[in-house]
Amino acid sequence: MSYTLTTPLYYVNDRPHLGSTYTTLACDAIARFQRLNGQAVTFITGCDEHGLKIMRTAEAAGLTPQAHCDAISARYRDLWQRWQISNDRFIRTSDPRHHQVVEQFFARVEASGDVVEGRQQGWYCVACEEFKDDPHESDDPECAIHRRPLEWRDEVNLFFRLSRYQQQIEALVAQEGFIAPASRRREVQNFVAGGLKDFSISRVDLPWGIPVPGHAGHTFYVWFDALLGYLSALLEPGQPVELESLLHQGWPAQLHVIGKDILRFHAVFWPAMLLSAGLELPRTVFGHGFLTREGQKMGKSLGNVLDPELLLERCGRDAVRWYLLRDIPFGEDGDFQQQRFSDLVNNDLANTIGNLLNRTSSMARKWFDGAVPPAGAAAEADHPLALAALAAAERFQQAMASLEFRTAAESVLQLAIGANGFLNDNAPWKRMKTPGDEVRVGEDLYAVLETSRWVGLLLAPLLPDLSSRLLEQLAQAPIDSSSDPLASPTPWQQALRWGALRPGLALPEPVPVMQRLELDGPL
RNA sequence: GGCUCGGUAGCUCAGCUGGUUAGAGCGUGGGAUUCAUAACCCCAAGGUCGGGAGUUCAAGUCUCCCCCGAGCCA
Repeated sequence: MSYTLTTPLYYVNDRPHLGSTYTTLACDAIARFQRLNGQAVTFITGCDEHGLKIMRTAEAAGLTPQAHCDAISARYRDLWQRWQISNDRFIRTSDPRHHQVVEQFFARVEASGDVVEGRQQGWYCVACEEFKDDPHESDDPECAIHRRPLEWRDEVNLFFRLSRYQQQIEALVAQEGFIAPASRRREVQNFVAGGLKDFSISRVDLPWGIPVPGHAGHTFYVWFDALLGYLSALLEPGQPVELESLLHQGWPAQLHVIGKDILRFHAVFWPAMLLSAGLELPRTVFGHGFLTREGQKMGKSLGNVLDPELLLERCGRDAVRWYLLRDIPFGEDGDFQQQRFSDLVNNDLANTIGNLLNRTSSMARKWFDGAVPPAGAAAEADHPLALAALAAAERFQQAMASLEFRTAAESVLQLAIGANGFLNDNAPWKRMKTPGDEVRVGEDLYAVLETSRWVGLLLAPLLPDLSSRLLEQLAQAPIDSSSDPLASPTPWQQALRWGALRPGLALPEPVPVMQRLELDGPL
């Protein structure tokens, strides 16, 4: 089984921001989840590096475009490493092999008769890298999005005959599950129903781009080239570039995760291009929402941009991942609120989950020779916590499979809350004072330790670090998701068996697995 | 201006095809407890469900209009 998923290829106009970090973290959780369940995952991310905007940004910085792209893409790569993103590929559209892919792809599209010459006149926004086909006459029109002056262009470009795919795209877009979340579908459907128009796929006099074979002076339009990065990324290092072979190594993608603003490119233009080239279509395009900060849009002009590097340094991977995945319904817009961020991290992770293990491990060590107590009746599958754990795991699996991180996170949290309640109800610290109750105390502690193990296991895709630390405190090896993907059940699935925690196992000295977040001053 | 999505307790959100006193978590207040990371557990207050009109025996849940936010297209 093969599961390919992608983040967008981030435009290297500027350093990474929180939005791209959010997308990438979400994809990482999906990738890890799929691997744990035995899928051979190819998790793709990378950078989109061509276009006039990049050229000008580089110029302004006194760099060659290539030098600029090298610098920015290195920052992305480095940042993802520090976040421990488990991407399998990092593709740059300036990669020479990507050029070959684009050429081959274009040849196929051309052979299908889908490339025509056309004259394009109009106002162009460099920031959007798009013609604004607004007919209104104005002396100095500006882009509504970027509020920058538009530039007048009059050029002969190559066009992709999108209009030929009207019916196929209509059918595709109407398909259940192709566009997710479903609430985003109608917008695209209406757009398609309005009639698809051919779009230009080349620019003239734009040296920073991939030359169009057979059309001197033309380079490919950034979007045409960028989307193809998803294909280039699948090439093995050293493998000859041959599109056909990609069909056996990961294409079609199961999932493109993108921000809601670029849904159209992925759900309409991209599939049509693939149809033209005779390649299979991705299964799902998921458009997630945007992040605001304390109710306000983040932006340079407001000076309220949350820097992912700073966030990582000051708060750590687990905290940020938890907050973003646990509190924001994936797909909806979300608001980053610092108070809420630290409240949730401290409550959920430090107090509820971390402290649960800490208090239980302390008791077990104190009263049972520093080891996991005998399981006794707690090993039974109908123990209340066994049932709770199983239910949580089922909910978790289902939620993750449908990209509902919030529900998934909640199911784990509920399990930990239940175990805390169980401890309070049974009060082993009281029972321990009653002679003859030691056996019962051992069973209760075993049940909670075992529940903690499940919590650690379930957390693996969402919070890999915390997961390892939890398991370590239980003398368990961290979950290895890179092992044989074909094993069935996978090590993870095997570990999710009630009673697998071995009594008598020496417990390490308890250390808080999750530090409370004490943020003095705004981030 | 057009299209789409959203506007439910201080905050983040659940509320399926309309039907008893609108739910959860966080935050706040109180209680209990001591195994534990001033942690855990229990209880409580808090909402005329953006506004208005309509359909209906009955609307947060359907229809229309308006206001606010977000995205796309102009």
